[in-house]
Amino acid sequence: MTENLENKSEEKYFEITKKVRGSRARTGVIHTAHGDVLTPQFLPIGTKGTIKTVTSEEIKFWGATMVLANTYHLWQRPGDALIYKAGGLHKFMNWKGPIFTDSGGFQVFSLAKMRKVLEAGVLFQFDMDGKQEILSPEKSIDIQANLGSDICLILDDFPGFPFEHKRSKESIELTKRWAERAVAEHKRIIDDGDPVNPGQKLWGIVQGASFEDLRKQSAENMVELGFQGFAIGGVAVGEPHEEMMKAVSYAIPHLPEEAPKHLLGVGTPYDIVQAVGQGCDTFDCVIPTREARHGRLYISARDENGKECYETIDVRLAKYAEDFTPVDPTCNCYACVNHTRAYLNHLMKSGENLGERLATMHNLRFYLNLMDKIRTAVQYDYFDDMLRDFRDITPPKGQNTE
RNA sequence: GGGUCGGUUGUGGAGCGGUCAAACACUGGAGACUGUAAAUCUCCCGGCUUUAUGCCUUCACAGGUUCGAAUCCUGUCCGGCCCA
Repeated sequence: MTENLENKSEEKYFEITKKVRGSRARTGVIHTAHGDVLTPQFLPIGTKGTIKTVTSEEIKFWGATMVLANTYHLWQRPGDALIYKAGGLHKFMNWKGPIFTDSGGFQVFSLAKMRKVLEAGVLFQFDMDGKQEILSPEKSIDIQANLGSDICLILDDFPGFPFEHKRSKESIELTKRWAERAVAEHKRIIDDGDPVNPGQKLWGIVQGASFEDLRKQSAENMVELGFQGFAIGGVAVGEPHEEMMKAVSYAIPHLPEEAPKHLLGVGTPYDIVQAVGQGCDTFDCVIPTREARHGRLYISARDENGKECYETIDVRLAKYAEDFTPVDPTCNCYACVNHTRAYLNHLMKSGENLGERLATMHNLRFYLNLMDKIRTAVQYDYFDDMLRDFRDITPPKGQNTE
């Protein structure tokens, strides 16, 4: 590991390996202390230190290179001190590749009913025992340092949809003040502390909803603080696809081209391809894993012109009970190679865990395959076609796809 | 043969004189899900329709008592258990 770090000390943190003419899409490599990440890349979500239902070995085998874990949840249980004792999150969960940690900022949003945003940080009230705790920008960094992730995020604040300029402006200002504190704390730990992962990098987060002036201001705020990577947040909170793309397009031009950019919480396969076209490099989203557990599977498809697209099926539906074909005949995942839709339908209806496992492995395989296709398309100069044609062609509800 | 407890919507199982198409659970059907309070949540599940504070039909079957019965009484049929 040390050797690698020394060998790479000359390399840039992020290298762009190919750019698409006439678009911001590119391929690249992020060098982390736990290996390289080819971009564009999708990060499976392992909030509590596990990609639900599957093992680290399995997702590695299916092609994942970096996973996302969550500060808030691991702070609660089992506690960052325990994970520190275990030697860091990589060892604790036996994931040898890079780990990206969210700061807990999303919980500021999603747990709105049980928290209060203060200048000092976020006051959370836990329903378990009623105790209250403040997650401050510094505390979030401390926890992430104990986890030893390769990329950690500043604690941020953002409102939900519908977007309001006034509220969004307040959130980028608060996020900026929190960011300054986070940067100081991260520097203190890396310089003077005993971090689990000395190579950990702190990324900033751009907020500002879909307001052009706010995205620009927020991006500039973050750039001033000297981050090596940036996340775009505050999207995928219920807004239409177009609003999301506006938010992204307003932020990207004000961030350094040579910096890696992560789009937080996005998204559908369509969202991802479009966002790559806007210059986003990495993504994370619960869709493939959560929807798999709920029976929705992503499968490749062709549109009326034979262009590559995708659709979704809900294997729990009665119409799949006697469908003895693979989930996706073109997919090489374990589920598709070995099992049928009818079997998955049965497992799901029976509440058997294997159904969720097979579905999860399939959807992750679909997403990771998609990222591979995107990188290939960029490399071989046909990403424009993909950007134009790739979309969800799932038939309207109630119609039979057979 | 005697006694006893029961027979309610696919199943289990509430209700025990009116506010009952009938709780609740399961099963079944459909929908949702975007930095995971999510192996979760929502809706439908006797029939009909203009899907509704709507109409019809209903609580093993047949009678009866009551202004009014799934609820009380009598008989019949069918189950469980106990005694012969």
